[in-house]
Amino acid sequence: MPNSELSSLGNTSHTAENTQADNALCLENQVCFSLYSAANAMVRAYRPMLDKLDLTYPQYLVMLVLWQEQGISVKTLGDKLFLDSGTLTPLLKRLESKGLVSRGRSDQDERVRVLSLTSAGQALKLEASEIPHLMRCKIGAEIEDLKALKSMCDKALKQLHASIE
Amino acid sequence: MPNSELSSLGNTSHTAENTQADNALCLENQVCFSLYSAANAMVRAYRPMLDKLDLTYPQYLVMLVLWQEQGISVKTLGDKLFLDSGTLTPLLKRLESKGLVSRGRSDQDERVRVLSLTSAGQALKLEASEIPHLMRCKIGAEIEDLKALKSMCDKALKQLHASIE
DNA sequence: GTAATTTAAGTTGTGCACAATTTAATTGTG
DNA sequence: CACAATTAAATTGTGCACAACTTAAATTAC
Repeated sequence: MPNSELSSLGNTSHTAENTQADNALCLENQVCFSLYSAANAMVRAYRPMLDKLDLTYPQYLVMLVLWQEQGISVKTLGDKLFLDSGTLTPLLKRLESKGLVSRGRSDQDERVRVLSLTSAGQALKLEASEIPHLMRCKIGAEIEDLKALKSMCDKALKQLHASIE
Repeated sequence: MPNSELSSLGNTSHTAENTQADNALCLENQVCFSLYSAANAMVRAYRPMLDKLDLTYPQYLVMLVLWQEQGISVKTLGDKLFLDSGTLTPLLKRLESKGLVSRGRSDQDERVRVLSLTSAGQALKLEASEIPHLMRCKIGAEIEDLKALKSMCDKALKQLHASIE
């Protein structure tokens, strides 16, 4: 029998009929389901820490970018976070109404928003500084494992983006 | 300098002040962001295939479970998918209104829903059978890499669940 | 220089995820 | 038996993600 294994990771031996498709359609063999569940669990794990800052996880990601670099556009932010204006516009409005972010306009190009932090937004960085450490304790993995996980996620993401073309 | 590296994966050398926290709060070093982005991209990649079956990715997951085992409760389904009734009840109603799933009641316990497939729901399995193969092509990774990715996601998920206790 | 095209951001609508709460049925305890 | 506690599912409300579309400004082509 040629190894025409599908996207499942189960073994190819089978005793009943149609087991190949059964294997492929089996929840236990779904890489994507593991990815999806781990991502959900990760967001859940962040929640109690982020609640103290009154941030959601996607809002925290936006703050991470802005703590690093201000004056960027919604487009640039979206390119960094792989999110579109449909997601970011309302999110940024929420951050603005919390007094963390200001949404200016570019002088050169009236279409683009220029995103920057208020002093409160800037100050929040200090309160957030312990989160990465706390989170790493929650995941409780070796740094090498985390590096490997990150690099495989990045690789998968790159491939999936390429497959759209 | 002791290596008190935070959950970032960046190197520990720094030239400016406060670089340790900067490193930890840097988007490029966030394992969780990679996980989150990869999971989003994965769901996006499934969409064109699942559109043909008129299913969303979470609906597809429910169908995967029911193709494997019917007569289970919402609770059991939720335990398998790591989702709660707040997510599953409306999702199952949608699957019911599409004529794929029936939501009966247990005779022994009037509280529990007994989930089963209609003939249309059962038949959809055949149409879905090519999806795992197509998806693996999209991710385009070696099977060993996928196995590693899956096992690390499962490990992270387990840890994150444990850290709630 | 004006019309066609492109681009940035915003809007609308759908479907998750999940916290918090509610409802109703079952189980446990005195 | 009664009544407290537990459990299963549903409900409500918030905030993503994203597709599809709209609006308006900038760019390009002629």
